Amino acid sequence: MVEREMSYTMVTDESDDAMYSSIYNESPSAADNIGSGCTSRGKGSVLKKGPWTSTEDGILIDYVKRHGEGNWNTVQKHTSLARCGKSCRLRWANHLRPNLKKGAFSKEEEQLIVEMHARMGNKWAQMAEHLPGRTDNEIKNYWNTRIKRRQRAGLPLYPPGTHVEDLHWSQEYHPSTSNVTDRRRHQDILQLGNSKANVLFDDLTFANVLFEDLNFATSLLPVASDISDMLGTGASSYMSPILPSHSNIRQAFQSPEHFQNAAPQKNPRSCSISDHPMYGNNHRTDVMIPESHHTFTDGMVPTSKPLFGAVKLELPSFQYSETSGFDQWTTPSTPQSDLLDSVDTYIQSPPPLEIDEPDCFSSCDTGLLDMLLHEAKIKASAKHSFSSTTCITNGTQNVPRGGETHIVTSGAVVKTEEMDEVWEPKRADVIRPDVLLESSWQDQQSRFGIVRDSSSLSDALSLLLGG
DNA sequence: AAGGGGTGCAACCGCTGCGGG
DNA sequence: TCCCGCAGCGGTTGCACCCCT
Repeated sequence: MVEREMSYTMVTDESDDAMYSSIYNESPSAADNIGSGCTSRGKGSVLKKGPWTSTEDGILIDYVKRHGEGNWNTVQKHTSLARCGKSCRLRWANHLRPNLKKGAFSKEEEQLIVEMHARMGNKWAQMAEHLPGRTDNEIKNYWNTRIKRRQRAGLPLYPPGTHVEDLHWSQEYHPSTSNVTDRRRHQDILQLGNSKANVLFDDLTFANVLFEDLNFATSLLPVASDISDMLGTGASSYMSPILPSHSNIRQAFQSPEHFQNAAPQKNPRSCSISDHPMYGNNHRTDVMIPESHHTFTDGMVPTSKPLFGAVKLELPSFQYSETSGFDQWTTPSTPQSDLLDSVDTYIQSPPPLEIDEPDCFSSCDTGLLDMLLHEAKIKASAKHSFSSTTCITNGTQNVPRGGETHIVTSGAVVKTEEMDEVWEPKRADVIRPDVLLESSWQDQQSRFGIVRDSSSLSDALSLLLGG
């Protein structure tokens, strides 16, 4: 112990000796935290690990004032701070840099995090860019805590009615409802065969997966496998972001059969991002995260993979990037607005036919926890009224529907083979992504044109809607 | 009051990408 | 082209605090 502390004092700095002389005496745990994480350089000192002391903070702040950020490995050289560059950078970024916002996340921040996570997955650093004063570490911790909470509560990862601004399906494939030509163009695109689709989507890696080969069953296996993994592990939330929202789906969810015991209220699952103070009104998005489904109750999230629906896309040049998109959200009247608005006209999802009630955010207004509690209540009451029939086979999700098997791949429903099994629409089917997609698309005049068997789709839809 | 479990946060670790030599 | 160092990112861990029994 003493030797270790002595080794610290051997680290000298021509300008900061006086200031630093007390560092290591100040930290009783320092000696216990001498570690191997960062390799020491230069002065033969042993790098310290563990909690930072105020004196160390002062040293680092002073260093940054003098030399600016960056060159973190030189901190150890220019000061007596026995911390590796990594540690310094982290300490500065997470605790010392100016304008850091401390304390609990606000409701707006919470909501934004949810939306962003639905959109981009575990891209904490990117999220942090859109939350001024917040660090990626903070956001990550918050999210992990939230996951645990929701897991315990048996709730899906995303609150009910979360509207995601521009998940790739809505962003890339949803035409503007106000532009029939564009709509048709999207339909044409999605109905295209292999070659044209490749040309049109050649910048979209995910679309490439979808259309690179019309032998979907083969080319989409990895994707489908992911889906089945998600479903198999109950990771419903992973599916959620890919789902185009539609009022019909919402209505189906809220049929008395499903929520007969739920407390009466207006569309309790509708939370629109457009209501978010940080979003512009132009950014109503209609990608709804379906609320909890008991077949996908758990909020388990593979840690290292982004959400399926948040697959990072290589956006075409005419589209704004993720960053710019969020800039747009947070600063709706930026100079880019005009451009972005015009882009929106092309890429934004159609506005909901059923407008969210003004108080749709009411449940959100009380914070996420309240939302979760509310959702748990509803879920508890509705849980017994439906059953699961999800069929997962060999890495692909084969959805028996009207005697056909459809491989569901993030929105593309591909008929592959005949099946004898008769599909009965149960609740679990209703909330299945494929069904949701189909119902949504069909209702919107097949504008997306992916589903190829419209007759069976109609049947399913009519059953779905109780027809 | 004590202890055991849960929770949240800070920090570390390992990997990856990038740029310079 | 390869290697090396650096910065950054995301996942994981450790620990202090809190709450409940």
